[in-house]
Formats: sequence, C-alpha cells, structure tokens
Amino acid sequence: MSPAGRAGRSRAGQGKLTRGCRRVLAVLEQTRELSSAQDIHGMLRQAEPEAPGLTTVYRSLESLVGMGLVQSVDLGDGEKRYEVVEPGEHHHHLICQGCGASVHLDQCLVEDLEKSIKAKYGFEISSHVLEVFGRCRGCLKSSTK
Amino acid sequence: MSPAGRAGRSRAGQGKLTRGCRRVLAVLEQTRELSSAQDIHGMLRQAEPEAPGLTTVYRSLESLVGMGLVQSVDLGDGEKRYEVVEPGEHHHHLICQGCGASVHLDQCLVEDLEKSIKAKYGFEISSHVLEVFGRCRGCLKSSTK
DNA sequence: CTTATAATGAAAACGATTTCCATTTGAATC
DNA sequence: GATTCAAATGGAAATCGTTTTCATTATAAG
Repeated sequence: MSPAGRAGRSRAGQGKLTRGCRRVLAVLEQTRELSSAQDIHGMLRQAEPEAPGLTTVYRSLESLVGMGLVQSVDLGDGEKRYEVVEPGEHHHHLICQGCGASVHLDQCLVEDLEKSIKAKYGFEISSHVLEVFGRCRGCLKSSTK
Repeated sequence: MSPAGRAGRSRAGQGKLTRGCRRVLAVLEQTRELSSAQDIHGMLRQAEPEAPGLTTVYRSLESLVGMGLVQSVDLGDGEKRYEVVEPGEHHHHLICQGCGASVHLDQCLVEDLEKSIKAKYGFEISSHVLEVFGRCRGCLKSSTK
C-alpha cells in the first residue's frame, strides 16, 4: 500500500538489528551492488545452508529500509533491488541497459526543487522515485566500434 | 526485461489501431486519469459484457505505449497505471498520498540534464522514471485544520 | 471463395512478495 | 538455572498483477 520509498532525512540507524538484519546488511555491504531479495537470500544460503529464510530476508529488508540504512530501487521489472546507503541518505542511478551497470548520481534533482514545487503547486514532497536508463560510456563505445 | 518506459521523441501515432486498442484508448481518453489495466478492463466490461478481454487490454496497452500514445506510470505498488499523452510526449506526476490525486509536472527535470549527464558521466539517456509523492494543498489544509 | 496472418479470449502458468501459523530465540524475571 | 512472554524466524500456502499458451475468429490478400 505504501506508494514508494525514497527520500531523505529519516531517523538514521540505531536500535539493535535482528540476526536477520545483520546478515542481510552484511551481504549488501560486501556486494555494494543492487541486489534483489532473492539474490541476497541466494548468496546467504550458498555460503551457509542454515542461513535466514526468504521470509526473514524480506522482513529484514523492510526494517532496514525503515531505519534508513538501506534503500530500495525499483527498476520497473517487477523485482525490487536494494543497496546500502549512508544512514538517512538516498541517491539515484544511471542504469546501463547494455551491461546492467549502475552509476550513482551525485546529487538529487528533486530535492533541489522541493521549495519551488511547494510554492508553485502547494504540494509538499515526502518521497520520490527517479531512475535513469540508457547507455554507459563503455557500451556506447563497443556498439560504435 | 525492458527496464521501464518513459521518455520523449518516439515515432508518434500512425498505423491503424486494432479494435482492442481503440476501445482501450477511448476509455483512457474519457477517464483522463491514471488507470490500471484491470480498471480499464472493468470499465469496458461494465459498459458491455462483450468488451475485449483482459488479455487484449494488456496487449493493447503494450501497443499504445509503443506507439507513444499512452504512457505507463509506475507508482511502486505493483500495479502499473496508464494515461493518454500527447503523441510522443511524456510527463511526470506529483501524487498525493492523502487523496490519491495526481498533478502533472509541467516540465521534465531529466530532459534538461541530458547534455550535462552525457558530458559528466558519458552516459546517454534513453528513458527515465520520475514520480513524486507527498501531500497536495487540499490534504495539507485538512490535516492542519 | 480460399488462404495466410494478425487479433482475440479463456484458462493456465508465472513469479515476486505476503500471509499464516507453528516453532525457536532472547531478554527479563524469578 | 528455570520460567515466561514477546519478538523473530522458517516453510508452506496464498496473493495478485501480469504473461503464456493455445485454440478460435476476424481481416486482408490473392
């Protein structure tokens, strides 16, 4: 029911993490890539058959997102991805349709506009989704070659 | 597999529309609101039991999006919405989490940046997704009151 | 009219995510 | 250490929007 999840200034990480949360966070910190819940579960189980179940992974991700330690990214293919972020921060991506690589945008286009949107539309922003698709430098080169 | 769908400059509408496409388009043009495939199907069937089936609605939407007559909008709740657009155009929304209303943004923040992103990251944009969530003027008032 | 092709429909299949519910874990207390 | 209760966990079943499958009709040529 919650529309989406991406925005700044949350109450960042504190409180103790459950076992599941710690395991999930560990995977995301190592990987440093956009990973789906099932990816994460797979990696955990591969390393150890007794690792947290899929349900726990989903629940852990939900908590971590709520705590602002992880952000979820919707690439529009029906499978959400997750990645660690600076507590309470967020960022957007340039996603290459050639190789799948994703580059972080170093600034948020939307935050800059919060005030002007409030002034113009009377609309108060609480979150937003922004992802950009295209071709990265490398893939542009190889297709020209 | 296709990441998402939102971007400008497509080859706009030509070619003849199938029966299904015409019916779907008619609904969207009357409604002028974000509607899901199932919404559209429901409205069609309500008006006429012999109306196109759900499968055809999905296929028609796919075609219409491809032709640039309709854009799909992902609100992150697992159900895509659709709306008519100026052929080949697109736009983004401010979506109120209070009343569900959506306001069109009158300009695309991302297009303006295509050149600078190309210059800075070497990344060539082909499409993007941008939706903003929050509270509209009306809902802000009533919650203060 | 005959024929090849695209469009359509209903039902089954899919697949990520949720929900159920019984079991285990952990911390607080006795 | 034993007891207790709530939170965490796991596996299987259920959800649900969307896709596939496949057999049936329009549609357009020839």
